[in-house]
Amino acid sequence: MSKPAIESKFPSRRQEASEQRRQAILDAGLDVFAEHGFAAARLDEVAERAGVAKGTIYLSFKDKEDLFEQIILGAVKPVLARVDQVAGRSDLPVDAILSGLFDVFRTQILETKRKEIIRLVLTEGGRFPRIAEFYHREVITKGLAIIRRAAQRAYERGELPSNDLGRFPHLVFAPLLLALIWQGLFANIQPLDVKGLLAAHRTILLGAGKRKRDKK
Amino acid sequence: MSKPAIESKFPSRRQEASEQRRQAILDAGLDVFAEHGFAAARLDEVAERAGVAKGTIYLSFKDKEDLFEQIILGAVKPVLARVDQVAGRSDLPVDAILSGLFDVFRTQILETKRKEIIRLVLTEGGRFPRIAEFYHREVITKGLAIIRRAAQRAYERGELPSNDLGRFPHLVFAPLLLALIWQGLFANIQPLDVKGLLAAHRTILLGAGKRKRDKK
Amino acid sequence: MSKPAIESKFPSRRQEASEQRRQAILDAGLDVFAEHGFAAARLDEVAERAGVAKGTIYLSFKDKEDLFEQIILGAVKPVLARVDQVAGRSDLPVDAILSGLFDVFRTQILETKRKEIIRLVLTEGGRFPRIAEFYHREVITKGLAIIRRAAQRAYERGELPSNDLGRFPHLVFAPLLLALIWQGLFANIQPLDVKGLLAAHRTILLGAGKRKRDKK
Amino acid sequence: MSKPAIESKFPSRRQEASEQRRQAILDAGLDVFAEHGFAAARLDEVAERAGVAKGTIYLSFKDKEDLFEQIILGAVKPVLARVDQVAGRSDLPVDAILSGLFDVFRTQILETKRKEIIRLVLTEGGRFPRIAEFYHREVITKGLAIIRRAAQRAYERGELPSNDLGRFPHLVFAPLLLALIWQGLFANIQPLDVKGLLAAHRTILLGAGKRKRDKK
DNA sequence: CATGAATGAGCTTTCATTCAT
DNA sequence: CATGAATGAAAGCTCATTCAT
Repeated sequence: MSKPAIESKFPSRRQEASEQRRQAILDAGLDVFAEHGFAAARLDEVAERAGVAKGTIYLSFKDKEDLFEQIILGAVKPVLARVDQVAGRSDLPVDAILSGLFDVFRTQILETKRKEIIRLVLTEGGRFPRIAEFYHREVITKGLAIIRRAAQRAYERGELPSNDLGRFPHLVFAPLLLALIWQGLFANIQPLDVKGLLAAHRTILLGAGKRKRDKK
Repeated sequence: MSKPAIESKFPSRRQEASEQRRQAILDAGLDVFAEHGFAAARLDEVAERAGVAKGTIYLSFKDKEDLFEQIILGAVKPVLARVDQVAGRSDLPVDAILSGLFDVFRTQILETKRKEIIRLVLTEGGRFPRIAEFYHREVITKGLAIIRRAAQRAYERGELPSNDLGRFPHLVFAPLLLALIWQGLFANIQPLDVKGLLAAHRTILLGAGKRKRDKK
Repeated sequence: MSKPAIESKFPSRRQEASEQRRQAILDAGLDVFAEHGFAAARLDEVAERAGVAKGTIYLSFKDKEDLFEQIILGAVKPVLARVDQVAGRSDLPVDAILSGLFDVFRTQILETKRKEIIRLVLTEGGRFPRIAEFYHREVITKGLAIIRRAAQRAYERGELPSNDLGRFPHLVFAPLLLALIWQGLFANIQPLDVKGLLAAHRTILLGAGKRKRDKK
Repeated sequence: MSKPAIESKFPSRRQEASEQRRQAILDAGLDVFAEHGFAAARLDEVAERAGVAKGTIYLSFKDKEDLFEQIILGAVKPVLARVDQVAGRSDLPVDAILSGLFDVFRTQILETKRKEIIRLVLTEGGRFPRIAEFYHREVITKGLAIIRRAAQRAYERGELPSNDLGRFPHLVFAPLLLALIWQGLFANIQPLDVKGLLAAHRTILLGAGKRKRDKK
């Protein structure tokens, strides 16, 4: 697996085609792994959906496990970019940060194929320490740090009633996780109003309920 | 044929042993399924850990899938009993209810083998509609209803700053779910202070931070 | 297997019951072996149909093969008796002998469960040399000898146009065999008029068509 | 996937080898099924005798049953061709037709591996309705029709003493069946003079015995 | 004796991986 | 490079046989 070291700026048509194949395999692989889980996924199906021969998979990936890890690890990069980007603008009010974060999560993850990546991390991560570690290091830690900083600043500014979020930024993400899992398990039985859920979550986090009650 | 004949109140030693074997298989099965997931779990290993022959499994269970479902569905019953029990005492203050709920979850689930059951529901439920449905109907719905009722009453009593929890009782459970998943994926990398997390969660839900804000 | 040597003239109720069990197993076994063939027959099914426990089979029979052989060999005895009986009256005219033989075959074998025995000899005999040998020695040889003697005498008396049947008494039985097999394979597709077939066969064997030819 | 693209008239070496493997499996399968019967035949043995790996069987055949049916059904085609060919020349005298038929049967079936096919139809056809139906439709019906027509014409020409064969052409085949079965069961105990048997059969069918007797 | 739960060898089938073309 | 036929280890499941009760 892994690509050749030397890469001319003008990749030959051959290299291009090869890279396209690799991508097709990664895409098809995500679908198949998401649908069946790691163990029950068949490389035959991956190859078929990618439009390549089964053997071709082994030109880019050492084995099934390698393919799986590449899919997960590779798919995280774009997410990272976005996370870092959000982190930079952490001088906004918490309310705006949360609002932005939740919107991004909803529209960019929950309503796209990307949610499968996270789902796979959740369902298979236990059996793939490398994936769990990578995910923790590159996504979780960074994400928590951003929230932590924002929460602390907000607390100091009086935007937040307590510093609980500074200590447990996890709490910000918990409902996102719940939404993701709910949609995976119970979407057909009882769909979840994710937007409403996250709005309520924001209200609660901000301790904003008081005003509403006072209105009464 | 057969000889139902006398079925004494005192099960024969034979029946007892048989029931013990069945239990051993269920126990071993939970371990193995939790460790490898449904597809990658080997019945050979289940049999070995249960101390029985492979064929013995098929005396009590139709096939691998049946064993899996029996493990999950069977394990839910005790949880249900507890849930129903808690439901009865919903006249307590929310604070107490939450406190009790979180303690039960932590000590009775998160710190026992039972957490594996839930983990399996999360990771395999997508591929086992029967399990997802059962779990939704018997656990999720009931659990949410209990919280919803309690939250509404609390809101009316002025114990809660808003009725967001009445509309989205899910939010109460989200951090529990997060804790469960965290422990499964990142326990070795960075343990989570679950007790602290849940305490903070409670504080936030109750809008208890307001005093601090009032200080200003 | 095999029964106890000492057998009081007044068998105890216990022995009686035991013998009944043995018979039930033999009967059920015939059904099951006829239905599925030796290899695909399950002793579980035999036990169930016989109304006994699986282990009980092993009290009377060494193993599956032994049970099978006992069924076949045992079932032949009554047939033998009848064959020997017919053999005695070989002074009848061929016509009568054939007529009797065919009727017996049709009513006593083809239209009863006994046909399954022969069918099993045909289908499994190749794999059970003991059965083939026994059957050849006790049934085939005797049957052929009877016909051979009768044919020869008939030929000498001028009842038969040639001594071909004396040399190949098999030819007398061939259509019986065909009928048996036909009914086993094609009964549902196109039933065979066995009676008509055997009547035509008799006519041909006796060279009885000649009159018609003479007419011309 | 797939690449039908260019399919030259000259099959690649690869395709050739593949077809050879398929044939080897069919051949080995016939041997093994003939030897043990369907249920007791082991695909391991088929693979070994065919000189391929076990999995290779599944490239050409869906499962054991499919392999079995392909062997039987496939082997019938050449026989059919021959049967149809004989049917065309039905203007020959019955004597010649019978003579030809019996010779073909003896040399092309009874003395070759082909006899195993028929044997398998007899022994397993009861459990494989598809095979029984196919065989009845493609072989039995056609074979009977040929004989029936020939017999009728012969009867009208005065070559046959009666029209019994026109009504029951089965009688022509019965001794062939008997010979086949005899060889399968008793060949080692008492070989059968098939040539003599069939000659005698022909004599009887033609009612030709008379002349012989008159000679005396 | 009779039972039937328990056993485990054995068989079919699948599928990740290899390699000749 | 790409292919996909071939491989064979591995896994689920069955069922003849045993043996404690």
